[in-house]
Amino acid sequence: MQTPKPFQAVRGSTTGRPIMALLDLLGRRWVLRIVWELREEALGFRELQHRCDDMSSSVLAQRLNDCAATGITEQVEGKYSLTEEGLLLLKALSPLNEWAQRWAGRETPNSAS
Amino acid sequence: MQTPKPFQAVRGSTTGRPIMALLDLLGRRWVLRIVWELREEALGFRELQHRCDDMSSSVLAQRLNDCAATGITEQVEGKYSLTEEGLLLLKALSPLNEWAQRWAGRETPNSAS
DNA sequence: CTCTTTGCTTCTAAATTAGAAGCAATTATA
DNA sequence: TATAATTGCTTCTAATTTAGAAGCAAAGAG
Repeated sequence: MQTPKPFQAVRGSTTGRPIMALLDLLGRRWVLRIVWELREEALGFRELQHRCDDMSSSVLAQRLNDCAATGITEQVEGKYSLTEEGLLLLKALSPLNEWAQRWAGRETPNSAS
Repeated sequence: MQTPKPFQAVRGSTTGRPIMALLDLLGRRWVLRIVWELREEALGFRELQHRCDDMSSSVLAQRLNDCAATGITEQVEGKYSLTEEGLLLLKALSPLNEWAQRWAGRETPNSAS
């Protein structure tokens, strides 16, 4: 599977608009989660895999390639971490967390029987 | 495929943290795109499909179910549109668009031969 | 009334993701 | 220093998702 890049056609869009490339990348399973799990500290492969509920190692390897190719993660002393770019993406993602909290607030955990 | 909800286990996470449910939902192909395409106006099924580069109708139907079940889209007079909740999600997503622009700015469209 | 268009559903093929297994290269541990 | 983990992947196969074609009932247009 090809890694999406701005100004190129991506899965589901031939226009090359950067947002489309991003939507393609983020729409791949685990990408959002990986960025999220790297939010506080750099992690090794196996540790990262663990934090992502033991996701499949084959897919993790692929996703780390995608993320590296698009410049949002990098390896520092063997560990995976967010790049400057990746940190900015994380920041751009933070309103999502707030949204999720509010969204969750619509009903309490055990409101339904 | 089950629709993710806060306070429930979702694909890839058993903790029930709302953000996980959201990451699961948004990590499904086309969900981000659908929200994006509904940003300005309500659209009918076939029109929406068109805006999403003629994505598969079977998948569109599934995704619209997911989105409706989580309360981010609804049907108004036959057309699909974002709910209040969905509009807030869209707003939460907007930093992503800015990020994508910047990200794209790293290299100009035809900088590579 | 016909003729389109629309909103899906169903079915099969293609692509993606999951999961087990394994292995070479570190990194403990004894 | 010899031995036993642990780590960072890769490869292979099975399961799940997504794609795409086909079609059909209902609504709208002419």
